[in-house]
Amino acid sequence: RQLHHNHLQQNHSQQAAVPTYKWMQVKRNVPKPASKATVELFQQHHQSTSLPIGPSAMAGSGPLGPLSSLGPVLSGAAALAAGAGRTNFTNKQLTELEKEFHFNRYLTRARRIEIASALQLNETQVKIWFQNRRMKQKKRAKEGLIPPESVATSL
Amino acid sequence: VMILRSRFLDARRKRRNFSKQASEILNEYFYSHLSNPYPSEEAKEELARKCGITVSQVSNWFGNKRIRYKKNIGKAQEEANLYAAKKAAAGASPYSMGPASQGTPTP
DNA sequence: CCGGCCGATCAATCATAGTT
DNA sequence: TAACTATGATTGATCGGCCG
Repeated sequence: RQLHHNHLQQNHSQQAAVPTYKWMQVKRNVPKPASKATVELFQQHHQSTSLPIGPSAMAGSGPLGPLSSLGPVLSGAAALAAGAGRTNFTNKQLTELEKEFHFNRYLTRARRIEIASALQLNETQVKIWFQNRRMKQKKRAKEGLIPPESVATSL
Repeated sequence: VMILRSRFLDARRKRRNFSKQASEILNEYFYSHLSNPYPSEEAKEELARKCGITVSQVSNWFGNKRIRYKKNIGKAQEEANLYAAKKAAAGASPYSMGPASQGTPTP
């Protein structure tokens, strides 16, 4: 990989009309489509069917509660390190993440670790998920006109 | 991952292609700024207004356009480029100017 | 100096609309 | 009507900048 700062700086193509600017050559690191075999193996190995994740312990009073399965802090990390480009989150994972997000839009380091372990994901993946989720909400708020995401939903 | 993905992960259903006119405006901007097809937030807002779509849609359009343009290079792109270039040159092109565009990357 | 967040973007993919 | 292609949207992850 290499650095890249866009703006005009093209190639020398005799073709009069298609210069090939820098932005056209930007390549990101998204190696493999993910080695599913590996992922699946990891998955089923620790697929503790029921996620013992309690929506955290209410506003940080009773920090960490149920979380049990703690070992694999890197099943996802392993997959990612192995060159897994885009991880395919399972609905279970998405559901739990969504649940947690509804609870807290931001994660504490501790909570992040809990979630990551419980869902067999990377701490980074969880972090990024929340980041993207926040951006998504913001975007929907701007357009869809559904800004605050009424937490209580007292309709 | 197989059959379970259409619960809340798909709001993209029922999309509508943009009007011919909107596509024309977007393409004109894109090709007249081929050196740097990254419209500013303000430009996106204006394009959105002219095209009758949202800013997000404008962003999506440029995102897709850039990626798909790269996926070819030397295909219909050349043709499309010429088409747009000629059109822009022909006149009535409010996007003739730009921050750092101009098809004259003189080194 | 380091890690998290933001804003924008990338890149792959999904699902549908439009063509053939 | 089926097969194929064009295209808008979604999303996990990256890039560069900013901040504590």
